Amino acid sequence: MGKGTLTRQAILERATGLASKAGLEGVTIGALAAEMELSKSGLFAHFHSKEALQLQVLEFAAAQFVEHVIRPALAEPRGEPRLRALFERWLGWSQSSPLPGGCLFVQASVELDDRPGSVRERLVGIQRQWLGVIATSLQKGIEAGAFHDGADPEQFAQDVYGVMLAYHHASRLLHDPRAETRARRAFETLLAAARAAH
Amino acid sequence: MGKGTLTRQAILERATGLASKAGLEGVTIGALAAEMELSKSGLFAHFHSKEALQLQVLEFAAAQFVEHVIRPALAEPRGEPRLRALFERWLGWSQSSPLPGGCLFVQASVELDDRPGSVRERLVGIQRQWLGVIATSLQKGIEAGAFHDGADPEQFAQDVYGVMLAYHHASRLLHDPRAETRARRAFETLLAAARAAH
DNA sequence: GCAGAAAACGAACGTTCGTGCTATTTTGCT
DNA sequence: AGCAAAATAGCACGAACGTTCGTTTTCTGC
Repeated sequence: MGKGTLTRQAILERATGLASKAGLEGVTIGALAAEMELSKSGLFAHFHSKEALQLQVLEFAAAQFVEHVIRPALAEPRGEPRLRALFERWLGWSQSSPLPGGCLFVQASVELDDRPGSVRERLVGIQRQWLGVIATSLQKGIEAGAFHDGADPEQFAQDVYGVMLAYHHASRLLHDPRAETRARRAFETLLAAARAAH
Repeated sequence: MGKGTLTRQAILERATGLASKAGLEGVTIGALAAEMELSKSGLFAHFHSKEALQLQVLEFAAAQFVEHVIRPALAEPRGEPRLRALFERWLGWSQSSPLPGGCLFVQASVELDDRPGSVRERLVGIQRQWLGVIATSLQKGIEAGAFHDGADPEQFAQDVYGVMLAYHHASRLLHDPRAETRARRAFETLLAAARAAH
């Protein structure tokens, strides 16, 4: 790996943290260059536009998410263990130190929800994939007999996302110390509702 | 009402819509002035800083929310009718035409969750109040015997907020046409879980 | 309808934004 | 060690940002 690729990777890592606090638009070339102790133009040369930088930040974060949340959780056995692993790792992700401002995707989702363009489109793709992973995980559990037939995977996915977003809101904005406990309880209730009668 | 107060009110109305799309930081003096067909300085004179403008936008939106969501819902009888009214009007609020970018408070919550200052503090107050209204409404329902004793008002409030946020995400970002139906179903499930065994 | 007050304007300020250039330095290879 | 290529720096640009100022227009009360 050449030096160029190396610096670019380091920039993206820093940019991801910055974006979690200030949003993708808040990842300003000047601020990022100052943090990296690089000149504005030197940093800018790595990407060729701000839009490209934003796209790469999104790509970087998505790869991290797959690495730290999805992949290890998919190693768990189907049914409740896998769903619990997804949820727990998701919680951990949004609290992880490289994301001082909370989950980058939450920030980006609100920021881009009515700002058309390639960045928004990529984010939509990522989010759809993630919701798909949740829904599929439930579906596989249904097929394995762990959850009852009436359980609706897409409803479940949206519901779990809601639990996460409410946690994010109560925790990051309101600083409510009970937010995490409530999030876990809400998730357990969702699981229980899907559980097959034995 | 003097002319000054009148224009300021008109500005705040427009600013609220703008903020729902671009966030409170995105309510730029220049853009707002252009929309109002006013000079930058003429508009600026009404408020004396951008921070004051943001605070007044928040105040204006909160008053609207009380007027269109909370007050009419509290006129409904305690128990399920009141909670349903709160939820339905909340849904309507985030789709209402003066908020082309969705719920202003959702946007502001994510934007300000790690930006200290008076604007953030005011938002926290507003959000706590709103969660309090939801929790209290369930509590009154418990006391009236409509919900069972084990129901946790604060858990319920966070859960309902989650339903709303997930709806916002699925609807505004993903343009999922089933988002609203799922939100209603999720809310009904929450209600059912709290309902007293007859 | 006139005087005084209130409201709106136009121009300018210092910064910061993203983005081009053209040097200069640093790297990697032979 | 030397040389081409890659990486970084320096500087400038036009635009937009919030804010200030002095002037001009528009209201309002007598």
